[in-house]
Amino acid sequence: MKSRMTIKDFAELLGVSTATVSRAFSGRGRISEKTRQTIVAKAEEVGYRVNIHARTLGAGRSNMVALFYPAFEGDEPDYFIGEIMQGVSQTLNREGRTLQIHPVITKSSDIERCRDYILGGLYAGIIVVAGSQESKNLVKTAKSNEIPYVVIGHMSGEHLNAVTFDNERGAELAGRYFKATGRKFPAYVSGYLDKRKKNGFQKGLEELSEKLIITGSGGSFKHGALAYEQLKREHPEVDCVLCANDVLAMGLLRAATDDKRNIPEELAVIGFDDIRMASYYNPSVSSITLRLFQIGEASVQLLSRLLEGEEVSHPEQIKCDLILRESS
Amino acid sequence: MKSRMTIKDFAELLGVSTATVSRAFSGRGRISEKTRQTIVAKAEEVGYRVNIHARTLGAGRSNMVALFYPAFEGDEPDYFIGEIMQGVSQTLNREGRTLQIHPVITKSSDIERCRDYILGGLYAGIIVVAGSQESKNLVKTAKSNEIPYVVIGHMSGEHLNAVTFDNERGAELAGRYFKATGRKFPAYVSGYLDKRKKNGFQKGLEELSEKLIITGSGGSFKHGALAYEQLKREHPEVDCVLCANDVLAMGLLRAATDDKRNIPEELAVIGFDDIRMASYYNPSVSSITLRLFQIGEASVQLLSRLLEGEEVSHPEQIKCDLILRESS
DNA sequence: TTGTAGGCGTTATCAG
DNA sequence: CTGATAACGCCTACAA
Repeated sequence: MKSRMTIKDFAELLGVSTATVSRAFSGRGRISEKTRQTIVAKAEEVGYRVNIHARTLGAGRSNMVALFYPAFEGDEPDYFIGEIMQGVSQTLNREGRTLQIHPVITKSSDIERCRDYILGGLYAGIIVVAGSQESKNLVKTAKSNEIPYVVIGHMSGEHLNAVTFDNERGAELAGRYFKATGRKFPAYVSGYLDKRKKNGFQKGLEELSEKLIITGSGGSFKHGALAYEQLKREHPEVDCVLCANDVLAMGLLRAATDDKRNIPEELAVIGFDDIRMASYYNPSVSSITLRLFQIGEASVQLLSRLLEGEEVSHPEQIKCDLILRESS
Repeated sequence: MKSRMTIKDFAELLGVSTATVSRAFSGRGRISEKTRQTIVAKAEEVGYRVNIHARTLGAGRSNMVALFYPAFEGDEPDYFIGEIMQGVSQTLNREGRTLQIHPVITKSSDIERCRDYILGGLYAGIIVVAGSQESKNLVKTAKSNEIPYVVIGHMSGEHLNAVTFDNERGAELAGRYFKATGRKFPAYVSGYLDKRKKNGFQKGLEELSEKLIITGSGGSFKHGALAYEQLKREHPEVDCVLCANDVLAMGLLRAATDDKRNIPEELAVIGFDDIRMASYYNPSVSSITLRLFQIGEASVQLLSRLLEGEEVSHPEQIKCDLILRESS
């Protein structure tokens, strides 16, 4: 990188002090509108820019925010995170802050690096998506060092500064719907561990839950197709399925339609998360909407309040709803 | 944030100089393995971490990398970028380099801030996805300030440090395939402006291109469905379609299957990009694969070479291929 | 191998 | 409203 002009050079060039230049850009301290404009204009002309690292060091505060999320193995794109990220990113931009995304792979080397950054003062605050031991550790790190943080999802002990969604109730809606529409033999295809969904589903199914079949061993499209094959083989009577996520539901639907099953007459399927693709799929996938974009948005807003020193007394609950489409 | 221990406090605590502590963490300068281990262990114990901003300022070099990409209006998730980002992210992690992803939306309102960051010395280097005037401006900024950069895609004047894919040839493959399989009435559904695809398609179609219908006004699922309706109304003879991206193809396919059209007998459809969902869709979508993940990977590797001062003499070309699936 | 001390580019305090 | 100047926390010649 070409060595750039510093505040000192620039101030000399203008014949003012560095303090004045600083005021012109920081928006802090008193400065006459006229000199400010002169300075800004001249900066534009000669190409002076404030050095971010020096500014952060001098001011003692950063304006970057990081998003940490658990990444699973495999090359399947993470649609869930992708849509949350969109909400986070757009909201942050609106607020004039800068986002850094950190997928936290489940390797200890990665998490140490994340810690280095968090504790190294890189961020004003962090947003952590719950779901792994690593997420939990990151939050613990933030908390014990009094770094503002927001949790997305459920994490034990994090009841306040969190953006949550009621998975359990969402799944319950699915159960109730299956029961109300006269289904008799329900199944649940789990993704990665999440007891809440299963519990809610059982609650909604009421007495039907006695016959609930539980299967599943992963969260991908392929796992969905496998689940269909297994159900067909071992429990052909199953007539309705709740899947732990939408991609899983698509995989299952795909296998079922290939098998000439009538959807939803013979088999009703509901997914989870309501990613955008759920509405595009063929058949379109009924789903429990988590309003992922809104979750991202809310987490940034919550963090902003924290950053401004506000006390937050209760979590932000995003409402779950059952969106009915062709698959059920 | 709790005010944290500085190198000075920590050095005093250990009874060594700050220089020694610095050496223990930076990996630069000579230091006995024994004292290094002692220092690292003690740091772990008392919770000392290097301040990132101070380090960067002192060392005069950053180790962050930013990924800039053009964002279009609307809340449609960007699958194209999402998959590239995955490649970028995983490669950065794998390299064990302390690099970070920094997705920034490049709308003109945001572009000044991007500039502030780039010129503010925040990054060691940047990766810019081509596709908008803003991307071009960002690259110009980087270039004129000698900041290492890599371009993903085609950008006029950027022939060297770029990771490119041959859109034109990819589209040509689609054209050739349609011709070879006896199609007679081709159509092209464009997304956002990209002449290269259309040109390649025409080349592959040979004499069929005289009858080529061109339509399209956007890149979303909805636009794909609209395109189908329009084609049906105005050019019912069309029997094969190339879409500028996969989501567009899905929208078109969805409208066509709802309309009881036999796919691919009556209408063959090929998409572009080969996002993961293309293989999941029903029917699965034939597509020109750009190997998005690999593009992300390659861009990081190229940037790494640049950062190490290596001269790069030619762009990294990622091969396009036609992946045949059910839709054609 | 380790210590000393000046410098990195801003911000913020305190006078003027 | 503006100017001097001491932090900010770390890196790195240069010395020892």
